[in-house]
Amino acid sequence: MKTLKCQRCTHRLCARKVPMFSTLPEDDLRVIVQMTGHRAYDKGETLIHEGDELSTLFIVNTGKVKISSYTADGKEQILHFLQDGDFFGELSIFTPETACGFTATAMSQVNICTLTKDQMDRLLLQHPTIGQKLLAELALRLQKVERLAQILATNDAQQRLILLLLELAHQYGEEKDGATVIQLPMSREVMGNSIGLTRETISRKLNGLQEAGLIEQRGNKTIIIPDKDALQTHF
Amino acid sequence: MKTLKCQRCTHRLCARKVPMFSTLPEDDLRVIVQMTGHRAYDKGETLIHEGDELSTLFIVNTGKVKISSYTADGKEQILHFLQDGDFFGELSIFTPETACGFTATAMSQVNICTLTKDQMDRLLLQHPTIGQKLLAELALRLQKVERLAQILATNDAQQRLILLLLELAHQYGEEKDGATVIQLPMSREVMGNSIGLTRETISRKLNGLQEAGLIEQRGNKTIIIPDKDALQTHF
DNA sequence: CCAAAACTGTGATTTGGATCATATTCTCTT
DNA sequence: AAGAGAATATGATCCAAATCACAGTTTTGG
Repeated sequence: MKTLKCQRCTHRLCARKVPMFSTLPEDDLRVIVQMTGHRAYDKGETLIHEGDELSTLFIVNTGKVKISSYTADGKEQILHFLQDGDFFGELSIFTPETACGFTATAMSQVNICTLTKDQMDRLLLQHPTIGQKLLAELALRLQKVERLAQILATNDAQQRLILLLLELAHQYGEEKDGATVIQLPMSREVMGNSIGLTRETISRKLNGLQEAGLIEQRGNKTIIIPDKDALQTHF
Repeated sequence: MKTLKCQRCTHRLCARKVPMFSTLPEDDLRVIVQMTGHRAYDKGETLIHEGDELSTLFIVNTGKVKISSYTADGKEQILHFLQDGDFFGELSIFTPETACGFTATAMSQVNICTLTKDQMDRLLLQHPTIGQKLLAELALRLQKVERLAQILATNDAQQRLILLLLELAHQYGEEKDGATVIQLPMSREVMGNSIGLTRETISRKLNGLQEAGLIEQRGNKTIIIPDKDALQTHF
């Protein structure tokens, strides 16, 4: 890890990109920006290891970060993909110190702002509305992981894949003439790791869905869903 | 659902049992108690159905509540067990109204306190420390579900079961002469539904662990773990 | 206290996805 | 544009857990 100054942000703008800070007045932003620390990582670097002690909130300023954990048999389970404005490490600053339960990896050049527990406590008392935003965000993320748990509990590969496709459509999809075009930001293997399947199974099942006319694969990185409802109901 | 007055609580004590309110002074508690609504449910009743609209926080005053969702193939996936002082429905009051993503079922006689979004917002602005407690609780729950997702991603029944046993030991276990005695509050089937296995597999794998000397079953509702570490490392 | 209902154990069979082994296609570099 | 390395497709085989069937056991309520 290099401990550089946050490069892209001039220390005037970076906090504004973070949703939970975005609606605060200029003055508050300045206070926060002065509190935060800044770090930069290269693609592939590990920001934090499962098991490490942690008492800092990491806020992604630029770049992509992968949050994952490793199952007992060594397989990677991807929990989240985070981008500009997302954050992680919240457990460590809201509760007494605990070991970190996940690994965070930079998927690209990443700039990070950091906030310690003390700083955050001060912030919350001074600005209760920040707390509300944080609560909303955590509640949303909880819902997302609960949905993931539901997907993983489904012991049917095709259904898991359909649910993943619908989620990807929601996140990365673009509507074009009624169809949804997904530009995949990940490989088959990463898709598999997101829903507990192997890359081979992803391949096969995608072909199955294509033969059934429910999706169309254009090259390796584009998937077209002609009719989301058809896909959804096709369980 | 019967809409009774909360029976066990005299409207002086009930809010004190809720961790996020527990440290507030008497006066504040009285304010909160006047805000909250109260409901009672019988064992087996459904408090809320997956898909229903919801805009209320439910706080469990007495009794046990099961939070689960149903996979596309109709299997139940248990997400949480909640008891006195726990809460659910937080998404609905921290974010714009969304459909409820889970089903809540009373596992016993249950008394519930309710709080609407407006009431909660007022509360948060008046008592920022409540926000901190809520954040801690949500962060903790998020961590728990992330661990569940990790368990479900492990495609090995025995490992899943071991992780469940360790969790149950942590939650319900009692230490006795170095061993951990777990009084199971659930059936084999419910155990299965918690970790995506069938009751038959739970039976067989428990017997397997017993033969390996890692656990001892005493009747159907007691499991003894002589050596937690041995169990933990026995992957 | 007894019968009914719910829960649990266990064998036989089936099966879906993992795994292994190549072949093929894509993508990036220079 | 060509060649190397990465990513993907696909067939063959294997295996762990689901499913099915039924017997035995425990719990519950009247």
